[in-house]
Amino acid sequence: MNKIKITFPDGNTKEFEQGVTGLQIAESISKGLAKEALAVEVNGEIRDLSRAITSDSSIKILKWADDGGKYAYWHSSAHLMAAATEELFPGVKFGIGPPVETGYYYDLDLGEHTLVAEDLQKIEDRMRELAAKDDPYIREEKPWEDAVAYFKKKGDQYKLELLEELKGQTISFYHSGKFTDLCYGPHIPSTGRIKAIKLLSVAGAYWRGNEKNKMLQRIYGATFPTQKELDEYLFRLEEAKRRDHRKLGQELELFLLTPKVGGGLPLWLPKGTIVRESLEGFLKEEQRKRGYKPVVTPHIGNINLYKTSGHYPYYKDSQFTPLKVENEEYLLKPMNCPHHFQIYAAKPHSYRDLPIRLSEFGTVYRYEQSGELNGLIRVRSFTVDDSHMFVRQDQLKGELCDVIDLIQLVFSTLGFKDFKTRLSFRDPKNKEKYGGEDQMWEMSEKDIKEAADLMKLNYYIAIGEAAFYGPKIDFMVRDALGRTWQLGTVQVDYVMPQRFDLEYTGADGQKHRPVVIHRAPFGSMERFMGVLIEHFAGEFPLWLAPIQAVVLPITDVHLEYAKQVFKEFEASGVRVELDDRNEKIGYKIRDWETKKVAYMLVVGDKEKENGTVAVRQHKKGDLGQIKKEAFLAQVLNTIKTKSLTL
RNA sequence: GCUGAAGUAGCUCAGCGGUAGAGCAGCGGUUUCGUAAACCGCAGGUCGUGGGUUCAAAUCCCACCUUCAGCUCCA
Repeated sequence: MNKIKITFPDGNTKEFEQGVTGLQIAESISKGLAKEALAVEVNGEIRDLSRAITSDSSIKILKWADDGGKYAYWHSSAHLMAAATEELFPGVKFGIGPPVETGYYYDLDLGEHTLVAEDLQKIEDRMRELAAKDDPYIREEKPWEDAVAYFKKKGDQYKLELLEELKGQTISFYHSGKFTDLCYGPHIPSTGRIKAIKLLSVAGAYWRGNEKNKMLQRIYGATFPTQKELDEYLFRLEEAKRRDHRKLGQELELFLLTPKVGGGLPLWLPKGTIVRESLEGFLKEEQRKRGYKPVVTPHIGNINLYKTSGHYPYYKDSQFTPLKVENEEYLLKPMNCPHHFQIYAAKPHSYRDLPIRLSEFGTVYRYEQSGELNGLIRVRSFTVDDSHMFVRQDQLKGELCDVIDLIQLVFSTLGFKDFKTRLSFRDPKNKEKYGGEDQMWEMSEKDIKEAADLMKLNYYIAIGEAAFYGPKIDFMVRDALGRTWQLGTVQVDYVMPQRFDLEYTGADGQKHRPVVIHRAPFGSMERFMGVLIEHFAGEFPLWLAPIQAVVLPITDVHLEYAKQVFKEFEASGVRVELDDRNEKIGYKIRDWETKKVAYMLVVGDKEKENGTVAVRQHKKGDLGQIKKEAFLAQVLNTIKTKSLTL
């Protein structure tokens, strides 16, 4: 028997018989490891522990703690769920059933039957029974024709459709108990590893993600090796709901969404407006320092603007119906750029004037499908912290870097660390979706990539995510429920300057075309606020907090001193309130604590006598007496420095 | 837009064929109090909208609207 060399993650190597399995290797290391092992990574590919390794390889035994281990675990869980479903609903047809970030799903065609909560419970119970049997997951390879014959007999058109794309290849199947599925794998050793099971939800999902196809029923599930981990996961889900910006927005009176105004048309309440305007003020000041020129433009514009820009033909479906006025048609503006281009085009420009950076918090209107609306995160009316920068080709990269720097400043000021940077390029296979010449695209994608490298962005490239007029750098963040959203964006545009015939006169006396950078650090004030509320769980840093401090007199006797403290803070620009209600101090504290107010200044006899305030900090409690002037100075400093901590 | 679930007082929710309920919030009074809920009282609802079944509908049926989850879409 030949020997092969196995290299472990720590660099150590060891010889094994050719055909050794991952499980045997794990067993040779320790019993504990073999018991915990779920799959094995062989030269970067995740495989079943039971598959033979036939040549020299680098391997890593995957446990629950490894992403690859979870992947296999949830993949196998999807099979377990399918197995349980097939026993309860004979004749069910299966779409796809992959693992996802936390858990797995399977798409099912149950014919006329619609799954209800009781069905999920039954499936879940059956999954537990099947898991208890501890059936091994067994891989089997078949010729393509045999695979087709199998599913023809079973009458599963979905699997047959999938097989069409694998024509001529050897097809792998996995068996567990009585259940058999077409599957690449890999899988964990046996169903018994799946200990804690919870089916979360059922929802519709189009077959192959195409809305023209039949809608299947998708069951989402979670499984874990221990009940404790499942409980923790479910607890985290509940916690996330507490952070939900829609809930906090209502509780903290930040904004209002009412069908009386319309879906996706948020109303900003006084407290929410303070937060929003604080963000705007911050960015306006940074932009002023960087040579941006503020402009203001109307909310509608002649439709010809958008025909020129190309928005109208490309995005007709996501715009509100045009308004007819005196034989002209107007559009609620879906973007600010055409307006800004008119400002640029209104007078001739010299190469010396460039770059010109026009900026506006411009509100735009987009028709989003009703099912897409989501709190502040997906709306029909939103304000873009927009800027259009008209630059010479030789200035482009430098400007891109400056913009990235500004976005990084915005994100770091707010403590956003968990974001991803995406370079959104066009899909060369789908050119009709985009405007402009190939050469422009190649140039701008190169510029974007070089700027991203220069600024040391940790990015990934997404093909097909570009705007129709150019590639983008998008800054992606997650909401409380783990969904990813695009916030800030930087876009390079060679297309629209051409469409609008924008020019400047160069040093050579000739006309030249500027390049436009579209950029928005927040992206949309609405979406950003939504994410921000969840990011801080409603506990804003002091500079953003709608109420920064509240003065709480113990009794009426202390009201006069309380007023004095209140007025001193107010005069210094602190957003302070005075709670002169006839209530016990405990009641007031509870009340303001639930409103997540940072500082409560309790004043009674002692404070009045000493010229102090008894500071109570949100979630932390009594900090004791502090001289009122000293505390005011501290508060002002915390605000001024935009500190993330109190 | 599609599939499913849900809409009862400002908020959280109970009631699920027999004249609309609670707690909190609000208002009036009593209480003047030291770090997360004092006490008494008052007021508040075309039970999402419209239609139907029934002697009788918040409750059963149908349609629509809105919200939520997922899908699709997202300049």
